[in-house]
Amino acid sequence: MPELPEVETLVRGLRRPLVGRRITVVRLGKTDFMDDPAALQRDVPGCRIEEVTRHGKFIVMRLSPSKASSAAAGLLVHLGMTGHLAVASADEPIVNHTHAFFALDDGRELRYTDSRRFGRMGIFGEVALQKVLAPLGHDPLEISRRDFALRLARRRARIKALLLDQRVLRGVGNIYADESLWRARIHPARLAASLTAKQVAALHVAIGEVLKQAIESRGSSISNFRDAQGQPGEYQLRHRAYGREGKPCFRCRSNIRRILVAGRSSFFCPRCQRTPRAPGSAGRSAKKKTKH
DNA sequence: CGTTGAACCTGTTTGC
DNA sequence: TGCAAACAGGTTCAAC
Repeated sequence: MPELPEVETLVRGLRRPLVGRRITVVRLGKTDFMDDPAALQRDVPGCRIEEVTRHGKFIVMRLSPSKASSAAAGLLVHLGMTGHLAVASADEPIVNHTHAFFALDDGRELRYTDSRRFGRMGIFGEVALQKVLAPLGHDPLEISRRDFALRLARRRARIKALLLDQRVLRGVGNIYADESLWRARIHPARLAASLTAKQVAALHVAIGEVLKQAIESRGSSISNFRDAQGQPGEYQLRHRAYGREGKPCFRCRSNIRRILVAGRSSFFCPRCQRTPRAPGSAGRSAKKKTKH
């Protein structure tokens, strides 16, 4: 569920109940997806939550040190595929697969739920925090057209693979990659270096618009994404490509198709998003580079 | 550099 | 109806 718009929606909803609160007790369930569960239990109690922000698909909770010696700087949470955070009264029933409880000084508690445990959670000092976040690429909502073009220039990977690569752009996942490519009328398997300047510009605009609209709709709820208040998002109602295999394209009525690109289901319109040259065919047609 | 497939773990949907 | 296979919004790693 969680790509940039879903994480942003969750973060916005968590700020009010969390910022300024002090964490009093940490209780953990299964910990095999956590970086250092012992440190979490040891260093987090006593800290106050100063800030809740999003960095790509990561949620960063800045903590004030509980003691002078504490190196705790930030609680990092990645939702993986099925992670979720919610603030609940301590007496609310505990939903299945809840693996972390952070009791707050107002009697409520922050709970982390994740059935598949593909998520990630850990308490990090400043240096360790940067080590995790620094490799990530630009925020897709802030990158300039020029920088975007530079990130794609001369890359021979498929455009979809690059959009999903968090070192290139941070926050785009499978849904929004497909939606953006549909908008820009670019086939997911096109090699990035083969895109025209016009196409790169169109894709840059498409990504920004799709993500902004998705945030306005409070994300996509395909099966189970919920915001901090437990409400589903509505952007799934506006999907134009993702999940629409066999259904008519909103522009040309051709049937949306599904193929595998970069190992992921990729939905596109075979008419609006033209198939690239078969791998190896065109570039090699002028073969015989015997002469130079 | 790039691609592919598998792995991590559980739940849900699809197909026979 | 029942059971097995396929599939799922993410990331990482080995092998080629």
